[in-house]
Amino acid sequence: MDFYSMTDQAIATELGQRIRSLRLRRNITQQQLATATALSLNVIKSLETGRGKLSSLVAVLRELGALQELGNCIPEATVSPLQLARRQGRQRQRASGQHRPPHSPDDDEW
Amino acid sequence: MDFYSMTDQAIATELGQRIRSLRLRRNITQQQLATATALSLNVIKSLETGRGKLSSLVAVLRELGALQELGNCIPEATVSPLQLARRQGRQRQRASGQHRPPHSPDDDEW
DNA sequence: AAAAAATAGGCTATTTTAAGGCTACTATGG
DNA sequence: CCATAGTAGCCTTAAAATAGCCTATTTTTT
Repeated sequence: MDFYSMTDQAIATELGQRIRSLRLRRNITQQQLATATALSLNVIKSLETGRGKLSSLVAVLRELGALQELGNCIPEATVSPLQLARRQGRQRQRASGQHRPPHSPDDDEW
Repeated sequence: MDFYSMTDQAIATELGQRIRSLRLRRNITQQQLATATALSLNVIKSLETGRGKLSSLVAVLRELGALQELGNCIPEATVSPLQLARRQGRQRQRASGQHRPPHSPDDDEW
């Protein structure tokens, strides 16, 4: 499955179908999943068609026993020893490096 | 990281921080990421604190080059040969198996 | 076949998110 | 230390998600 050739919506739809497959493998109804997650039936339907909130996804994946996989998919950014050396033990807190020199009247840009 | 011992919100927050780490590893600003994903700056901020829509997550992960990992985290439900045999080649389309027999006056449940 | 259960889709009200702008705070580079 | 860029936070308006309910369709069971 090549996600990079798919639109965002197509990917979301695909994820929804996978959620549905996970649910059906457990043979539970949308209503049962809704009750178990304390979400409404509508939310389960929406998720299975690729719409909804991130927090809803988390709740559903927990109930379907797929939380660990979710954790693996967005890796913890481990700081390499090299980077540590470069920045005296602190990791970057803001993006940077695009400073332009302060503007002086000598610069005749027009 | 034991997700199952965390609340949904805590997990979403953790995912947000990982997204931030991915962004900072690329050394791009929230504004640059917003522009690249055609989302607003506010959405990027929200995602990094664990709120937002599934479609926003997909767009951001694409830009950060983590789409493939997302695909891996919600596995495609492959049908086992055993299941195929059980259901004459069709896979289950609805959850079921919890039918109760039609109520008859003989049943004296109270 | 009929009956029942599961799901899709619509509708309204409420809550949350998205967009855009603005200010305050703070890390970063010079 | 100073100037500036990056980020957090709040505000308003618009869009989308959610909850709850109801009806129609389709699958599954009997």
